[in-house]
Amino acid sequence: MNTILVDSLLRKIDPKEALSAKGRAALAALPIQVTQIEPGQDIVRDGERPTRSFLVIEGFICASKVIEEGRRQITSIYVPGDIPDLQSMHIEVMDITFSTMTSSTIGFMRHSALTELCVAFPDIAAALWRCTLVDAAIYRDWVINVGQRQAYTRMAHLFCEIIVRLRAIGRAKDHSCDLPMTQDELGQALGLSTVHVNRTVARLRREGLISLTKKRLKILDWARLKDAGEFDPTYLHLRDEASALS
Amino acid sequence: MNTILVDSLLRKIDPKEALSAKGRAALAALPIQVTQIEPGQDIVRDGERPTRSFLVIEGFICASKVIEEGRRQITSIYVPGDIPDLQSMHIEVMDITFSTMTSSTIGFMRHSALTELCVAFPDIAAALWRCTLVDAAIYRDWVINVGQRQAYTRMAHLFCEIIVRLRAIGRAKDHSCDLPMTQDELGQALGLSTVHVNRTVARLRREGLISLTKKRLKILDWARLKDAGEFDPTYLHLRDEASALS
DNA sequence: CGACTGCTTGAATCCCTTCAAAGGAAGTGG
DNA sequence: CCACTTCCTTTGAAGGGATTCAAGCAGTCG
Repeated sequence: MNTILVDSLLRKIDPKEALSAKGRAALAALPIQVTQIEPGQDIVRDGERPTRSFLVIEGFICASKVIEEGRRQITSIYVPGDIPDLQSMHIEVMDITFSTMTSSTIGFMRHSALTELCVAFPDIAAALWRCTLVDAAIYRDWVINVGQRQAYTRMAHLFCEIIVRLRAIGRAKDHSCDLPMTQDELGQALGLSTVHVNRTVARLRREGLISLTKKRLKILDWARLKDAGEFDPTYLHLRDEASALS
Repeated sequence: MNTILVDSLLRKIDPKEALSAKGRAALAALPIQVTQIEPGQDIVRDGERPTRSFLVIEGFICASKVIEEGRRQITSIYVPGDIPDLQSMHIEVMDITFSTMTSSTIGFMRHSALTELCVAFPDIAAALWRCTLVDAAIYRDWVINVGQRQAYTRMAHLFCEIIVRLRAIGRAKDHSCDLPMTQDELGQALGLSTVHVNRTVARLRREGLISLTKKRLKILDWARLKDAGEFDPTYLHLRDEASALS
């Protein structure tokens, strides 16, 4: 049951620094409280002081923050295998809210248990640390995306990131994947108005780069999309290039 | 000599989880290769695979990435006491470039030495990990800043962050601090054109919120600047509120 | 004192937002 | 099974914040 944690960590770290057998066993034995959460619910809120972190077992999660009256920025998206708020292990107060975008299965892990694991197994600590560093790299990339690129490029870039990350966890086939976001949410992630999201999606469709219907994203021309989005997957720090699209 | 590392770590972590005496001694004994670097030089470049991380002893450092032909986004700024590329301990390839903004004193630390420290002293590992998590929180905030706010608010927010962070390390007096960035660089950090940076600085000056001359930032009306920048310092996760401005 | 770099200002243009409204898809209840 | 609601998508039009182009100005350095 618990192998998803082991698997997702292994998938994320380099083979050469793979976990020891003992560490792997300890990880698998970690108590996880599995919960089903409805779409659109907050898992942990800005300002709270959680005593647990959570693993995404199923579903799409986003981190966001509300700015004065209504405006909201989504700072990142998490998919199965991710541990979005590992930061709360070491940072007391949440500065962001994690919410479900779809019906999700979440596994809560007590900080105390995680800390014990990290003390006993430095390689587990390193693996978890690495996860948070990759998250940080993704944040940085979002700063660049939102700060420098125009709507068309920006959106293409986001779509590239999503398909590559989903492919890395085996959730994309035939260049298509789930994308359970409304255009409003896309706008919140991209720093664009809903109206402009609509027009930009329309343009990507019209130019034959993607199709996007019923929360399903299909890449019709990967080479051109990658080009349009100025996408270089380095920042995702994926373990193997096998997950890279051709 | 080496106490700056100990001091800056202690300043950044909670007193309650303060380092053990042994850990502190080990930290102080860590070999650091101190180097002086000219302004505008790259310290580590996008694509490289460094074997050392570095501590900022003196000067201003920025992380940035160049997008197609000329356009550049600065994703964050680092000041004395920061360890900007701790990420390279666990992530092989750099996805960003670190450069000096001023003449700087940098202390290089070998990854191998740092890793040994982390294995031997889990509390040091935790402290360093925490540093990277705070960095990530700052990145997130920049996503929000660049994604949601308009130029005026965005710039006010950045100035708030800078003065608070500098105050936290004792480098701001009388509500004023160094700000060794050209308007061009401010634009690269804020995702704005130089021209618009100029107009926006002018407006902040005109309205009596700040003065900015000769690379020196002075806050003339903290309450209004904070307000204008929608600034809430939570995300900086500073240890004590003593460093907060009144 | 030129050359350079950074700051300032004006004017035209454009990308994107806001406002407004209509069309579609999905679910609920009578 | 069809009205009815609700949420999401789509399209039009007007306005604004920011960019780009361009040029003048100021401080600095060899």
